[in-house]
Amino acid sequence: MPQVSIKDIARMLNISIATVSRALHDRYDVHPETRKKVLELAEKLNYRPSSQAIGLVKRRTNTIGMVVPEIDNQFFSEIINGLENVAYQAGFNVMIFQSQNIYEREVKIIDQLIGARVDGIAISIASSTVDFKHLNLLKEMDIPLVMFDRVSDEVYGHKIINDNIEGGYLAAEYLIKQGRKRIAHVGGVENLKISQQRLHGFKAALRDYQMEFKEEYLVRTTFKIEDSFQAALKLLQIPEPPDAIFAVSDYVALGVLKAAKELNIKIPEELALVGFSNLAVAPLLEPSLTTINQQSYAIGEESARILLEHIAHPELKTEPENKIFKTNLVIRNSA
Amino acid sequence: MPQVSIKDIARMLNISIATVSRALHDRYDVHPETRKKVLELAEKLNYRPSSQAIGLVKRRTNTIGMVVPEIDNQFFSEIINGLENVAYQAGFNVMIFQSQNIYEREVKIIDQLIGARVDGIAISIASSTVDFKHLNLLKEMDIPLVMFDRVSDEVYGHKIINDNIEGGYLAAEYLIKQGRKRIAHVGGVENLKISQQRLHGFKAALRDYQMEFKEEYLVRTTFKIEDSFQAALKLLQIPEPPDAIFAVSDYVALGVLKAAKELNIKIPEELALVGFSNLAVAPLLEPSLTTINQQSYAIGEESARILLEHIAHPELKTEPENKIFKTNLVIRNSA
DNA sequence: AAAATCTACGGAAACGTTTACGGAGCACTA
DNA sequence: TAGTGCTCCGTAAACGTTTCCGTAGATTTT
Repeated sequence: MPQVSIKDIARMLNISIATVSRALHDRYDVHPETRKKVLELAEKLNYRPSSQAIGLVKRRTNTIGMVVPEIDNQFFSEIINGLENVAYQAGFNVMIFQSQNIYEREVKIIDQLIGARVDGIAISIASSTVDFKHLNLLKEMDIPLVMFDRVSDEVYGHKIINDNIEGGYLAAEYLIKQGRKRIAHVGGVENLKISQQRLHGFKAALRDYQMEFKEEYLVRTTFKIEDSFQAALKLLQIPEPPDAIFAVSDYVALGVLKAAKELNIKIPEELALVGFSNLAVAPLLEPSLTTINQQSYAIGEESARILLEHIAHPELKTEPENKIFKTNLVIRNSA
Repeated sequence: MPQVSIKDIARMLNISIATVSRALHDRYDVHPETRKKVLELAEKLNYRPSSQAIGLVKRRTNTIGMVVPEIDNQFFSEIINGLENVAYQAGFNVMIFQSQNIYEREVKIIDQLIGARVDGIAISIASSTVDFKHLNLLKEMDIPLVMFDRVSDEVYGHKIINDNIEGGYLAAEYLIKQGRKRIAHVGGVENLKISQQRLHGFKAALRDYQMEFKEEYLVRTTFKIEDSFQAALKLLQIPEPPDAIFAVSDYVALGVLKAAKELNIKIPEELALVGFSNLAVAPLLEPSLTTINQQSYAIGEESARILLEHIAHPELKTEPENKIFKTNLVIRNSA
């Protein structure tokens, strides 16, 4: 007997659906005997309430929608875990979607989340997104929005990020203090704020230490290992190759590492390398990767907390919140 | 104006909701003029149909529920990608949940998926699950179920797995042919079928090559790096330590690698190491990891295909399907 | 004995859709 | 002129819940 409803139970017991509903919710207004019969039958028939129907009448789904560029990226999956944990504890479900960094997908996902009537949305924006109508729409619809890591100033909503400027600064400063002279940066997609900020911190450190920033020491790549490998391959073969590289992320650093091996360049002797993220594999690489640590799990938790608070209290329409998490340098053997 | 409904549009245009619905669906029975007005107003008010309401009346959600033990595991995230891709192409959404290998969570998730009225469920069972009532319930409810990778014989449903026995055999055989004499296995959680099968293949190879299987060369661990590290640490310090290890997964191999480094054991000279999975970082490790390759993306695709087919044709209640994907050995420097 | 209170339940509206059915208005045919 | 056939639209039921309100009958209070 597939998919039993409250009506079926009412009919079988010769009572009204109202009574069944009350019995299932342990309300006062129902005789113990009746309640018992209802509960037993519900159990026996494997009754499961329809969240669709409940959502319709309650105008609440207790669900938050989450969209990340990609899931097979440890940074994002840790954020997901952080967010899920506090959401679950508050009795909320989390629906996870991947934009694959494709703008059109992101728009479609947002539409679906609105259609699903989620109570709030957490998003890390796709790298190809340059139009933000779909996100600003959420404000008009009174759907709380928090952006994490990949945020945009053009969107109205809460923002939780790492201190990318600080991270870029720390990385460059460390390389400078190690006595490196030709410091390069393998940067990320240009329109992403995290790329801009990490580069910004990088440049700031150079300036503070009276070092010149050279355009030929800046290359761009996606966050994929293979693309980074290709980019690094080129960078390491210019006439005067760098003796240090700050990679915009650990995945990019992995590509650089691969390129260095391919070209038989010794790390850290001939090339110092600093990444960004502190992936779980970072200490296991050879050489182990010096990198900027970012608090991914905490970002997820904080995103959830802010979202839940604004879901619970829609009345307090204060200004969007901004939270910046500190980064720190983890020194290992690659630099 | 938050959350506009079809009723609002009807009222504002002084027409019935039926007409609005037809207009939005491009049905024949509506005047072009009217349709135009409806579409324009819907656009202007950012109307998004409620998937809850639609699901209620259509008794279909076009959604498939997916539950994995954990998301921050490249193997599973690749399966997710494979499944999502074919699902999306068929116009289906995917809801992703993590059991965190906790039985109680798994049960709760299944209940929620039933409540959400998903059209089908794909699951990789939690390692702590030994009671399968919650999964067998799905058959009674006519909800198609496919299990991937971590399957159980006690559950009625389709099964998509890697040829774990073959994989275990290939790994052991290779180590034997390399002339290793004291071959150990760092195995996975005992009640998981993948653990059993990989061990089974491992033992079969030993038998075929007239080598004895020694109990002291078998240790168990979870699939977490840290636990594996501890287990390997012990294993490598017994009186007559192994000269080769077959790790039940690459994550476990990472732990072994860490332990070997800690104990200053040279790989592959003093210890040969073979993993299982072929993670993206495997070739980047030092030494690069010899491992068994498994077709994670294809498993995801196939799971989706089978699920979609049985959702589309509930009438063909044939026997559950079983699909086994071939594995192969990828030789690198760790063995 | 009448009035007031309690207990346990049912009726019905509402949430946002889809869709089967019927019907008004009009033009055309015989 | 009456009948036929379109075109376009509205009515209403249904999906599975929750919840407000009303009420019959039993029990207690005056």
